[in-house]
Amino acid sequence: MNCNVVKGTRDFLPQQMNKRNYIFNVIKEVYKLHGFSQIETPALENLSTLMGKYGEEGDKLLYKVLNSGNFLDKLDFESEQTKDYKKLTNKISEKGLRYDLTVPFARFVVNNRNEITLPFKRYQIQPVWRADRPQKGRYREFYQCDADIIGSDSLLNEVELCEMIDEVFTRLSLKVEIKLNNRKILAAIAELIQQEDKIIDITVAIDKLEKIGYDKVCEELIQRGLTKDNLNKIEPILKLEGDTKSKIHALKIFFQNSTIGQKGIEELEEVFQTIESLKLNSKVEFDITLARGLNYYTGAIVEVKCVEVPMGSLTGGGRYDNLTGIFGMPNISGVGISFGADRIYDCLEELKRFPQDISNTTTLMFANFGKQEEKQCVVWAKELRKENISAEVYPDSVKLQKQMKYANEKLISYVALVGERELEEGEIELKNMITGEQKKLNIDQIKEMLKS
RNA sequence: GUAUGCGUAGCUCAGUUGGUUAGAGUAGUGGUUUGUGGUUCCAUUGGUCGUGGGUUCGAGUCCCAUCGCGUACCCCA
Repeated sequence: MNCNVVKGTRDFLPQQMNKRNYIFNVIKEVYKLHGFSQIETPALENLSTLMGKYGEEGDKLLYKVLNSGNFLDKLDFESEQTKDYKKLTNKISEKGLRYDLTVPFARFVVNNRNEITLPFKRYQIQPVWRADRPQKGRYREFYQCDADIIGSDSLLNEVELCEMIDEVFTRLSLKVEIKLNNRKILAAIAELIQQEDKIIDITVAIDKLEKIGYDKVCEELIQRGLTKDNLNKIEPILKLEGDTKSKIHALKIFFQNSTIGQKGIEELEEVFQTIESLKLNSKVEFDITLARGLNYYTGAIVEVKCVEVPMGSLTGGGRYDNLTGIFGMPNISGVGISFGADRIYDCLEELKRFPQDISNTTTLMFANFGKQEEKQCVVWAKELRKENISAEVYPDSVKLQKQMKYANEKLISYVALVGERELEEGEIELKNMITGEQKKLNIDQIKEMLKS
């Protein structure tokens, strides 16, 4: 019997759950502080909702769920449709596991348009699934923690999201760098060389600028169908140096004849100006090479890198102008971010930066000395719980050594020893498991002591 | 989809140019201690060496296949 978990998925032990919940709670607190409300959506969505939103590569990575019942019934095995696996897939699978939380959210907004008021600020913390090859910081099932504002064009939203990113990583004591760009600037680049249809190829290639260098990026761009002439035209953009202000200034001149380029730069400039007044802890900078693969972004794009650990991006996001349009609700713009909780976990773990006091366990355990004693312990345990003190009674009357070991492993703070003697006196021998001290107390004294 | 590394006890791993009955630490169990853990000492359970085939007098070790896992690409949180 094979009892492994599926590749790229994990079991979470109690101690790991404590750490994970610590991350989720920090994120939740910040979201709530900014007035976002929580929603959830189903793990399963119709494939028609998911397909075509993430690019060609994304479609491949969707987990598809086989139709129930005898899905062969309606198939015509002579037709071409059953010989091409992609076409066959469409015939036998109509549902899939969600790939992210943004697309289901857009569907949610359209579906529940009468229940919500725009602008709508929601947060959502749920797992998503991708049929990827797992590796460091990459899983097939992982949690995204999304916050989105839909139904507002204001760039204040972009600013607020950056502020939230900064707040979350400050609270987690992780040093990060926030990188901003704008899809409109990338579109202007494509426009400049009249290769508008190659915008994805261009962005994907220049995304690697830092990683593989200018020459290799050029090689890749040529492979993707650009000409030498094209490359000469965009070279000055890719080789832009200096701080954010000077880069923006240079681009302003460069794109003076491009409407979309001007728009992108204006947006970027406004966001940066407002962010500056907030005095964030994290470095926020303009990065022209930041592309982000997801197809639906149209305006600002943002990505967060940990400066202390080599790891893929910890957070990503951007503005999408027409995601709800696909579901029949046009002209509504949204902007959002998503924290990758699992990658943040890996970073904190590698840096040993989880706080010490996040274990969440029983406060007091009654050791079990036998039938007579356990009856009294059960009653006392209930009294403690009434005071909101977590308590448990060890279920078996086994060697005390084993019981103590259990309490120790579980990091239980107090063990109550109630044997024949204590039962007669109506008192409890209370052992502090950290200091090792022992005291005789009655139940009311214990309540008082542990209440705070 | 491409490349590459690794599968030996529940877990972490040793195992020599192929050589007798495959080891250690840790966890588990029992005792030392019939009322005291983290931290004593002793004993003890546990493995078809991922699976199948081949080479050989002989394979955990070499070869082939297959399955599983990891890492780096592509792409992405």
